[in-house]
Parts: sequence; structure tokens; C-alpha cells
Amino acid sequence: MTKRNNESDLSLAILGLLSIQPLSGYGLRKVFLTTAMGNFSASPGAIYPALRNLEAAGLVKGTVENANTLRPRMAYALTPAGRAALKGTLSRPVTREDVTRRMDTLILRFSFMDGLLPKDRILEFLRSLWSGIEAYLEVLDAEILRDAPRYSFCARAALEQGQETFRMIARWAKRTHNRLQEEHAGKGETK
Amino acid sequence: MTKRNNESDLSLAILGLLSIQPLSGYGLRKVFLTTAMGNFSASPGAIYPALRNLEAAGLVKGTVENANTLRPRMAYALTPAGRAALKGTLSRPVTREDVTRRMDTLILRFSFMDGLLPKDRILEFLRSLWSGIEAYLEVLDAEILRDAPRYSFCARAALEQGQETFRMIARWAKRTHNRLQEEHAGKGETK
DNA sequence: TGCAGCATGTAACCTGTTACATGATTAG
DNA sequence: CTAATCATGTAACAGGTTACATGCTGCA
Repeated sequence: MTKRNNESDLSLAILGLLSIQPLSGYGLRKVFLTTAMGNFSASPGAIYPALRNLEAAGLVKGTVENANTLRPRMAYALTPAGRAALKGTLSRPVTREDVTRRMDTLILRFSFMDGLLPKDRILEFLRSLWSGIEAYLEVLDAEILRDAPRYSFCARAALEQGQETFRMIARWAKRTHNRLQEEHAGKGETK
Repeated sequence: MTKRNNESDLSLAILGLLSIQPLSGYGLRKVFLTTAMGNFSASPGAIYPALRNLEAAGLVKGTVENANTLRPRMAYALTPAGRAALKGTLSRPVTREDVTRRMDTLILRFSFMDGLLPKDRILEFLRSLWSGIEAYLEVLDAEILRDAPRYSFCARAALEQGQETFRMIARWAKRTHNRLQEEHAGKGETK
């Protein structure tokens, strides 16, 4: 129960994956290597220390499988405290900083919400995500109007790319919100 | 000329900004605080050490302004070696890893190309960016076809968001390529 | 006079990267 | 037999975060 931070995206990704099924360190590495979560590093130098930190914080618990064989492996599972901590992280309000600087974290949080948060919380997350984006887009538009004339072609184009990404994510959030809302009830609920 | 890495996005952003005009550490902080480059941290604990590393590597040179007053400030400017190093970084080929895990770096690189790379190099960068994205999208589509049925609603939606982002950037790259090509000649050339 | 902004820095800490190391098992 | 894959780790290093510290300047 040593106090650690465990606030990184990698820790969040590990907790989220373990909320679906127990995995070993190597199992996690394979997920990061072979699936669309490949934006995370699969280096053992990141994963094994992260697992030990999470275990020291009491959020995950490793149990030895194949104990008497010559190739044991540690399968890690979420503890109740770990599940609670994960729910807590997923439930955090969407801040302006999240929108402007941690969009990846927001999407990562969203991807694990199924089965951990009730549907109305997920819908609320999507609403606050898109309204946060729209608020930021207004600031961004004003900034661009003000500064763009002084910028080079490339800098201006890069800015536009950023704007478009935000607009696209806002549209995605709305669409996903509506799709989820229309789903038949009684799904994605836990606790 | 001590050997350092200086491979971080922050170092790249600093070199790029100094290629436009000399700035002090505080000036850099203001840029990161008040413009759309706000995704970078403006904390002095990041900027001042980075500047000293770049100076130790001979890529920037600080000169004291207002020397005899009570409030001197260090204005940093690119050295010829710094300009060469920046051009080198901007000229690197677009790798698969860049596309899958460092898209932000690629956009940052692009935003500084004006005036440092000849137009045809910039056009080539955009072409290799979009073809790299399209190659990755094929892999991603296959992965999604294979895995999506096993994923939860939220995980699937997050994946789709990722796909759409890549598709959007590819479209942006094509459009920007065409716009740049149509521009009247004799612009954006150096060296 | 006091506060906001200018301007630069340091120290403790956390996290990730790269590279290396070790050894077992299984498929060809 | 040997190469790939399973499986877990360590050590050195780089870089960023947060928080603190310092002192000047111009304005109300």
C-alpha cells in the first residue's frame, strides 16, 4: 500500500485491460504490440515496473500460475481497490486541460467505461467532452484569426489540422452519444 | 558541445521557434502559454534546462540584452549548426513508427518547414505522410475486422475515433499538398 | 505601497527509453 | 539442433512535472 502516483496513461491502460481479464506482464506486452493499442510502449522496462507500482499501491494482485512447472507466470488481476480507483479515474470531470493537452487520455478513459460506469455517466462524459471541445474551439478560432496572418503557410496549415481534429472529435462524441443512447437498455451497467 | 540528446518535441519546438526569431526563455514560455502551441508545457523547469542543453550542444547561442540595465535578459538565437540540425530533423524520412506513435511530432515538424526546406521537399513530406497513413490504415482496418466483435461498445467506438483521425489527417495532407503546389513559385525556399 | 507581470532558476520526484541479461519451451 | 517465442527482469539515462525561490519593474 505504499503511496505511488500511478497516474500515467500506461498505468491507466494496464488497469483498464486488467478490468476485462487478468493478464501477465508478457500478456500486456502482446496487447500493446499486436493491437491498435500499439501507441503504448511494450518495453519491459516500462511494464514490469508499472505493474510492481500498481501492486505496491494495492490496485492489482499477481498470482503465480503453473507454479510447480518450470515456466511459472504471474497473472495480474484487479483488486477491489483497483477497480474502485479505475472507476474514480474514469469518473473525473473533463477539464479544459484534458481537452487541450490530454485528448489521448480522454479517449483511453472512454474506451474502458463499458461495464464500469453506468450508461448515463458515459453519456454525460461524451456531452462534457464535446462541449469542452466546442468551448476550446472558440478560443482557438479567435487565436487563429488574430495570429494567422503572421504565420507561414506551413504553420497555418498545421493549425488548421489541429482545428479539424478537434471538430472531428466533437462530431464523433455527438454521434457516439446518440448511438449509445439508442441502444436497448440494460447494457453496460455495473454497480 | 557536450553530447546531449535534444530529441524531444520540446527541443524541436524551441529550435523551430528560434528559427523564426530569437527569443528568451520567458518569451518561449509566453508562446507556449498564449498561442495554439499550448500543448507544450510552459514550465520553467522544462524550458530553461532544455535551452541550456541546446546551448551546450552548440545549437543555440544566448546573448545578453540590456546588459547594463538591472533587468538583463538572455535572447537565444539559432547557430548555423542549430539551423543545420533543425533542417536535418525536418528532413528525416517518415517512418511507420512516426505515423503510429508520433503523429504530433510529424505535424510539429511540418509546421516549421517553411523557409527551411525547399518546396519540393515539403511536398514530398506530405506525400510520404499520407501514403504512410494509408498503409497503416489498411493494417488497422484488418485488425478491427478481426477484433471488433470481441470489443465492448466503448472500445469499438474509441477505435473508430482513431481510424477517423488518421483518415482526416491523410485528407488534410493531400489537400495541403495540392494547395502548396498551386502556390506561385519562388516562395518557401532557403539554401 | 502593493500587486501583476517580467525573468530566471533549482530540487525532488516520476516515468519512460534503450539496452542488456537470463533462461525455458516449442516448432521445424 | 536451433531459432523463435515465452517470460521476467535490471541499470543507466533523459526528460518532464510540481513546487519552491529570487528579485526587478511598471502601474494604479
